[in-house]
Amino acid sequence: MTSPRSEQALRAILESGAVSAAPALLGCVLSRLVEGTLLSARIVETEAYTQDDPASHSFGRRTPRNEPMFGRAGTAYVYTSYGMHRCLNVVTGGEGIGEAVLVRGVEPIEGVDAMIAYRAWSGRPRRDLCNGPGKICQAMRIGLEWNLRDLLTGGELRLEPGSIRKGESILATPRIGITKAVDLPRRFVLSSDQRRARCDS
DNA sequence: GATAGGATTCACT
DNA sequence: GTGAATCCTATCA
Repeated sequence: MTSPRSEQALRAILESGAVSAAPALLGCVLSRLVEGTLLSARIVETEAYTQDDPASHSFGRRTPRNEPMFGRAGTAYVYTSYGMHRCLNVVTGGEGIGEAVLVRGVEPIEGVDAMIAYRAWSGRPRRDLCNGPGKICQAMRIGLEWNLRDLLTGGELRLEPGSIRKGESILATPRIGITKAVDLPRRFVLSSDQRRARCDS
């Protein structure tokens, strides 16, 4: 598994499909410019959702809600979960194919203080700041207005190429928080000696 | 038009 | 470990 080193390479990997793109996105950087403050974070946890997956929003028919998943690879799909949380997905596969990669966990790089403020968060270990899809959107101020935007062509929210470091490895585990197809190993976490990712099945 | 359920998070015990 | 908060979407009558 090689990590993308350019925007073109990143787009190509996303177009190759969710299952191969999800592990490749580990180590890539999500950057967000909000009110002049740069927030950036390294992706350390993803989940792949494909059209033939009962747990995916795109399973079955194409609806107004899951329409973004059928768009161009690199498009953002933001949806509301449990009425109050927002979750960010990166659309993968070709146009007309309902696939996406859910960004479940990131490691803050820049703008940590701002993220803490946006999360209205205090105390607790720092690793808890962005270790959930809802937390990422809250910390980086990503709302439904980002739905359908292209994440690779710049702007105030973008996905940038990155790589995994020496000593880091990719773990594939079953997904969490879902009720269908729970046994498919489509959750990918970046593991290192320094960071022990939680691998609750 | 009504209703059930969900790719979550957090406070509380 | 358990349960509440909260609202959008799909589905059905």
